[in-house]
Amino acid sequence: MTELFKALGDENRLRLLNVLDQKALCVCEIEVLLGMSQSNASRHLSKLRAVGILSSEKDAQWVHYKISDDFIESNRALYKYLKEGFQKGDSFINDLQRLEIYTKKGLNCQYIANDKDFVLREIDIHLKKEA
Amino acid sequence: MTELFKALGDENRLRLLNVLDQKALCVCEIEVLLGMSQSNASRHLSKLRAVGILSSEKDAQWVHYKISDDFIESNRALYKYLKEGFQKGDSFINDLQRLEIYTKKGLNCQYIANDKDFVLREIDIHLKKEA
DNA sequence: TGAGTATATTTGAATATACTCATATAAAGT
DNA sequence: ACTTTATATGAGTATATTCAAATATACTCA
Repeated sequence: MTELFKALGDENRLRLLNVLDQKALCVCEIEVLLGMSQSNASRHLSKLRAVGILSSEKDAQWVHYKISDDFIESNRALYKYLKEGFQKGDSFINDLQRLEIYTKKGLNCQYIANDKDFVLREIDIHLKKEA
Repeated sequence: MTELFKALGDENRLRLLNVLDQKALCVCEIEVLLGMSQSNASRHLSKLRAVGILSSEKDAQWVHYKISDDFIESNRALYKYLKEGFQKGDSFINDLQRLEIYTKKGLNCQYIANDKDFVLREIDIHLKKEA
């Protein structure tokens, strides 16, 4: 239990879980959505996987991370608590907004590979319109 | 949420919560029950209080700590998860056993003040009989 | 008030954590 | 085979956390 809580006691890792709770994502997508460096994102994902909160699947050169079914099943109350908490924090809501735009515009890993900055701009343009 | 998880990400603090979930205790009792140094117990209790998990009440020179009603109310799912977890870890079960002996033998702060080693011996004697 | 006691805080050393930069690995496309 | 790309990892640094020992504070009782 201690290790689980330790893994959850980090703002960035909670942000990761928040978006991964919506859908599985690969490292490059998280980089773009949460504005984290590649190595930082990778490390946090590793840590969450190491304690069993995430599982990952390799798809060609990409690695998709998602919340582990096993984790959800074995930690129902905690998972529920997390979901409740995600609805409250501003940064969580913000991140989900970015994810929603990313998804609705049909963006994906391929776009990020071709032109990461383009994807970032696409998201930001949409956000400014709403503001 | 991050701060809560950080506070929970420590074996000693979870042990504190486990016993405090049974009944409010003062620092000297925790010292004896969990075998922690006074300063260490005090610091962990402070931290848990700082994030709102514990509340404390001063009774003469003693300070009694307990799990905050407000915390339980505002974090039902998390609290449930904690209670479930406490039933699994060996060290948690052990600590509760010591608390039970302490309580059943009618020991209290006064006994600890008079002769801390006596209280420690009383608990250990009982544990050895059971083994 | 002064002595004694319960709890809190400070300090310093040891360890752990998060981050960045640079590089390694592994798979894909040419 | 060579290059590019996605992810992982090692090294180094800055910061945070833990603990024990010493000291400070707050209370009680004589």
